[in-house]
Formats: sequence, C-alpha cells, structure tokens
Amino acid sequence: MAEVDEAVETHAQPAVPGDLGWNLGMVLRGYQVLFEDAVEGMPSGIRGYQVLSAVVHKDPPNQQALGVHLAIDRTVLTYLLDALVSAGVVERVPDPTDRRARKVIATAGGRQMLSAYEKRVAVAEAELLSGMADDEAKTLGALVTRLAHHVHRADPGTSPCEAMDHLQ
Amino acid sequence: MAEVDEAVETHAQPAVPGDLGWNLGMVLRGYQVLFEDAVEGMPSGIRGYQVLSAVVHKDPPNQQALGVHLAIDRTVLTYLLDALVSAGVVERVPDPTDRRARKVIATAGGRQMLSAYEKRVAVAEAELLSGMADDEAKTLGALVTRLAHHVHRADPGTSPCEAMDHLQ
DNA sequence: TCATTTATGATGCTATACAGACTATATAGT
DNA sequence: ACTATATAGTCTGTATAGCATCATAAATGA
Repeated sequence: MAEVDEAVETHAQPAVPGDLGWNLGMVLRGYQVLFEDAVEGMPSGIRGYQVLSAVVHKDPPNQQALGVHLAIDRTVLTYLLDALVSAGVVERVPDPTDRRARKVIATAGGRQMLSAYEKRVAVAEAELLSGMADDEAKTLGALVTRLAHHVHRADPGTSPCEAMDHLQ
Repeated sequence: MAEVDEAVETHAQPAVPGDLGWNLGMVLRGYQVLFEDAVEGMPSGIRGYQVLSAVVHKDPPNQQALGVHLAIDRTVLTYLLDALVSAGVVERVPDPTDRRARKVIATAGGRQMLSAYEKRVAVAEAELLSGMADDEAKTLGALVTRLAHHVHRADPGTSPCEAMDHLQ
C-alpha cells in the first residue's frame, strides 16, 4: 500500500492517514454551507431538497426505496415527508398493488418549487468548484460520482451501521 | 438493483443539481463506515482520532488553532479533549507566553496509540478507494485535497453557521 | 487603571438520528 | 384456509451532538 511515495502531485504531502477524511469532511462542509444558502426557504432545508429531488428524478416506488437511495432511516423519512406534505410539496399516494406501501409523488407546486431551487443549487455547486479549472472539476465530479456509486452499491442500507462489514 | 443509472455514469452530465451533494455525502458516509471500524477503541472515535492526529502532525499552538483546523466548535473541543486527557492520550500544557492558552500535546502513549491506529486508518482509506485504478485514486485524492484547502481557506471559522449566518 | 479582546471552561437547550414497539398488510408454509 | 413470518410505515423514547450563553482568567491597549 501507500508508503513514503510522495510524488503525489501538487506538493509532497506525507499523506497522513486520516487526511482523506479531513479533506472529504472539509469539502462536504463547504458544500453544505453553500447549499444551505441555496435552499433557504425549502421545507426541511437540505434534506427536504434532496427528498424532493429524489422523488421527482428517481421516482422511487415507495418510501423505503426513497430512504435507501438517500441513505435516510425510515423513521427519519417519516417526519421529513410530513414536513414536505404539510408544505404541499409532495403527496403520499397509497400503492394499489401493495396497501402497506405508499408512493411519494410531487405536486405541481412541488415540481415548480424544485425547478426554481435547482437553479440556485446549480449555482452553488458551480461556486464550490469555482477554484478549479473546468476539466479538473469535470474529472473530480466523474471520479466522485464513481466512488459514490461504488459506496452506495456496497451499502445500500439505510443506516450507516447496518452494513458496515465490507465495502468492496 | 442496477437500473438505468448505467447510462448516466461516466459521461453526459444531465447532472441533476444536487447530485454533487448526494455523491459527496455518499462518499463521506462510506468513508465514515470504514473509519469507524478502523478507530474502534479510540476514545471519542473518529473525532478523537482526528484531534490526536492534528495534535501530533499539525502541532497547533493552542486549542483554538486546533479547533479551527478541524472546524470543531471550541465548546465541543473542550469535552473532546477531556476524554482524550482522561484516557492519557494527550495533555493540556499551559503556554508560558500566554497563560490563557493551553497547548495540547500528545503523551508518549498517545503517539504510540496514534501510530498503531494510523496503520488501520491507512488500510481503511485504501479500501475505500479499492474500486479505482491507482492513478485515478491518486488524481481524486489530489483534487479533493485542493478543493478542501480551498474551502478551508475560504471559511477557516470554527462553526459552520458562523460564516454563513443561519442554519435552518 | 479600566475597558476590551482573547482563550478556555461550564451549563442548558434544541435538533436529529436511531432503536424499539406497534399497526396494517402481504407472503410462505402447512 | 390458517397460521407464522416478513415487510411498509408510523410513533415514542432516548441518546447525543452541537450551539448559544454565561463565566473566568489573562492579555492588550487606551
């Protein structure tokens, strides 16, 4: 594995174990700061946006699938959806084929709200990456996307502790 | 499980706004899952490790600098350090030049403990990236590092809400 | 000297996640 | 058909993390 091979790239980092975590945490923090600003006014903020976005773009068949996709615990999703429902943004529709399940769909207003916020979120995302060259940002985005899908595939479970056994 | 995502994978950025957040969140989640396992037994878990690592490798002059580096609120850092101190991992040493300040230093046992855990953390980090080619992982690491430093420079504040005024 | 700022610690509040119990429905085994 | 088990969703309680706030000590500057 990684030894003292500091021909890394920008400047020779002794690559302290844990730096990856610091880096990822810092990036996510920066993202959240910008994101929170961008989704101001959205019910339940960031998570509300994510739920609404997933509902519209992923069209999950029921709440469980929605929760798994976002890695949100089902009990959390309940009150997250409560907030969105009472804001008139989404609806819970009983699934005719399985009366235990409920499909979550966006209302017309919800879709409208989403597309309005998406513009702001896109700006925030661009801003986060504003310090990098276009091709770098693109590369980063592609690699992060791949890694994210890898992780999600390895652990589609809702709760982080549930399937922590193996990631590969 | 594998649905239509395959087509969207590498190129084509229909790029739903918010995907970057999902990706980053998922990567960080995967990291934390592995990390938590790797630092099992460490006082205060992940944060404890990060604090100890920063103390040893960054040698911050006082608690405030430490907190800023890790973007941890100073009141949080207090009890985090309390735990590490009572575990005999670090010590608070009064700064002779400023008697308000305390420098945090690792004990011999703490340094030993850190280097033991660092091996495990390095394995965990390698495991997270195990799905990628070496050069890809390297590129990703370099880009994330740059972005992280960019973010940290832009907002070195301790608390995320301080810089952006309000959380929801 | 006195006021202001800085470094740290202590306390209480709020939000949020997760575990576990509970209801309703579905599916499998007999 | 009948029971047993599994699943979807909700509700409740608890633990915890993080922040605001106040308190204390010491440095800085007027």
